Amino acid sequence: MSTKPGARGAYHHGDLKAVLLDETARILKEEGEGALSLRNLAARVGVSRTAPYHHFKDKQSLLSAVGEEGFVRFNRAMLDSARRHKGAGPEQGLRAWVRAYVTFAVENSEYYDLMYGGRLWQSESLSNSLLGSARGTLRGNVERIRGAQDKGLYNRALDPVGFSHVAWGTLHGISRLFIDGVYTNNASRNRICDTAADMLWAQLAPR
Amino acid sequence: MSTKPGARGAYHHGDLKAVLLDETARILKEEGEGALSLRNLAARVGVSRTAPYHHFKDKQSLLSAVGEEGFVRFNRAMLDSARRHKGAGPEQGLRAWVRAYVTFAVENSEYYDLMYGGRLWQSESLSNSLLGSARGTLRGNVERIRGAQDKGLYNRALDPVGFSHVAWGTLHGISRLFIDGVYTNNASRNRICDTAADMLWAQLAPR
DNA sequence: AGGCGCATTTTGACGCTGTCAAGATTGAGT
DNA sequence: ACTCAATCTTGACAGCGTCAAAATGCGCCT
Repeated sequence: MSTKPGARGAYHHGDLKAVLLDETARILKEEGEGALSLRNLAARVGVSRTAPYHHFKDKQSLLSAVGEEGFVRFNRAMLDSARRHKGAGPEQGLRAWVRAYVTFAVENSEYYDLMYGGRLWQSESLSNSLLGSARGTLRGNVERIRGAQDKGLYNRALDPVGFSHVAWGTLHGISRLFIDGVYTNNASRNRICDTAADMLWAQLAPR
Repeated sequence: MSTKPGARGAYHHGDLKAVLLDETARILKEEGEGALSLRNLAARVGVSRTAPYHHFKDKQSLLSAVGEEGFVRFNRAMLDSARRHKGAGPEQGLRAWVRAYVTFAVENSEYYDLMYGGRLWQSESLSNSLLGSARGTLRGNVERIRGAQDKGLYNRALDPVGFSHVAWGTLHGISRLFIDGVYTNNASRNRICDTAADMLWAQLAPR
């Protein structure tokens, strides 16, 4: 079948779908969203202009699929980071999480743009799995906070939902300002992340 | 001259430039960025497709001009809000500021998108006046914080620059999540804003 | 082994887009 | 009244997303 490529990508009939997803991400990263056209993409992959339509309903749903891949990579990156700092205390863990979030967003902006760009979330397309991924991420945060509260690691008086909304806003905002080139000094990224983490910790710290 | 329209917008020769700016904003608000084409715009204004090119070098510079208008309106809205809450103490003032920022962003997203969208900030276009407006806004915040620190209203130990970066990130992030439809419950906007303000105040409060 | 079916890919076409070049129109200043 | 420069229009071109119909060839059944 096509969804299970035989590892060897024999072309003419092969794993076009996966190749399209990869090449799309590459184009977005190298030349930006403006340079992405289905015709260009098809040409780069060595296939005719309408071939992609047999794997994706239209351009938007190709982008949604790339966004979904973004969620997979994002979750993987967050898990990796959590594993790397498992030993650390809650405050250091928070710092690491903030840095990991913003770093992923900035260094994989071709995915991050799609994951939380308005194009996906406003229109109807919003594939259910994508919405599931996103809501899952937020819910996961809330649950993690609640768990830490129960263990006495976090301030028990804090409303986890409200706090999560604001915390996510902070990380998302910092990420976007860097991605969009409003903040241009990448060297200061970690310092800003740490400042943000301190601010969040001031709320989270048990008292 | 053309920059000083004779108030009476006699058409054939008239204040086309201003009309284009207004109509662009209207289209963006009513139908979104995807629906904006120069040809469509020209038709709505009752002029031929290439007429706009005599007032704006290309589509991007039209959008930049709308973005600049956005900065004007944004600054006006912030000043209005500040005036309305002049009597209030610093904590209430902060709350009002947070609400005013996010409210402007969400309710005037057709401008806000352009003001801080990546399209303007990454490419070369970035007209100097626009960059000036934006930097001015940030610098204004920093100065305002410094001033309040000197008067003992804010915590003197806080680094105003680092704090401003994070605070702006928070407001920007919350705004974007609402604008892009990730947060959909508009009724909770003020509650989230207040939570954010509390968190910022925890840093800002003199100790 | 042979042939059929169906998923996949291609070619052709349509209307829309941004933008350039060249000509037409017209208000303002002498 | 006439010119000049600003403004607007018409014509044209390449590129885009997408649909419809024709071609291709892999994998399964017998």
